[in-house]
Amino acid sequence: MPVDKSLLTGSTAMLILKLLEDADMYGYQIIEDLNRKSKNVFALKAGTLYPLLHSLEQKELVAAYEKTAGNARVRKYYSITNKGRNYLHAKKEEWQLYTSAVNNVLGGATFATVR
Amino acid sequence: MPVDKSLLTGSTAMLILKLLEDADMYGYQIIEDLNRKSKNVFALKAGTLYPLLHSLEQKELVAAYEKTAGNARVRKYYSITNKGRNYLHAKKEEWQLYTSAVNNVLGGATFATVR
DNA sequence: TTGACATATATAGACTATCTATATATCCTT
DNA sequence: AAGGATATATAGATAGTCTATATATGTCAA
Repeated sequence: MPVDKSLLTGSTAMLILKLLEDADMYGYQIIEDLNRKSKNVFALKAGTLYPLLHSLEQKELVAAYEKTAGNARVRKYYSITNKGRNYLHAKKEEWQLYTSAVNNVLGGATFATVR
Repeated sequence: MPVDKSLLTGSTAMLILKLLEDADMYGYQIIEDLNRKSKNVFALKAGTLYPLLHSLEQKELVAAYEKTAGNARVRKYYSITNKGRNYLHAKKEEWQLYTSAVNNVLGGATFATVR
């Protein structure tokens, strides 16, 4: 079965959900954390993240709430929902399927085929 | 350094160039070979491939020639250029960088950071 | 206290890769 | 003769990300 076509370009949502699986986070924090953890391989832009968070919220994969920490300004925190967890696990499987297929082609080896 | 943003969605060109690195092929053959080698993980569509081959040709990453094999109809074969080989090798490095970064986030581990 | 910069969220418009749909033509098999 | 696989091609739609811009707050140094 072919993977979702949007996987290639759609891995950003998966990464965000993964971060939220470990802890609730606000937008700006996600950008920094992702940049840091990937040594800037992911240079996620604010203009990419915020609309994406909104769409994840609409799909009920995440839920938002506002919170003020200490004397800082109000931040919008996101938490992953059960629906989001299920989605994340499905996407992780797709990701593994996809990357192993790519590596297979790149490595020059072919899958063992049953005739 | 961030990888080319189009990597996520742009791995198709890399896969095609990899196939052409091993042997000259014509379009339809590429579709079948890619489907077969990936067990249909890549369900590359004709409407995706042909425009892509044209753009690769324009960028001089591949070169095209016509050939008739046996009593078959004329087919348009593509061969990789030196420029294409260089591009392929660069893309493979980006691919490895990108996937290891994704796996790192998914695995929950962080990169060792030097301060 | 003023200015500069980092923090924090948001939207509009553009770009690009892929998809679907459609078109055309040839070859092979029944 | 007809149908299906082979083979190439283009137009239009969709979707994810980017750039650019906007706004506002907190912090720090001059």
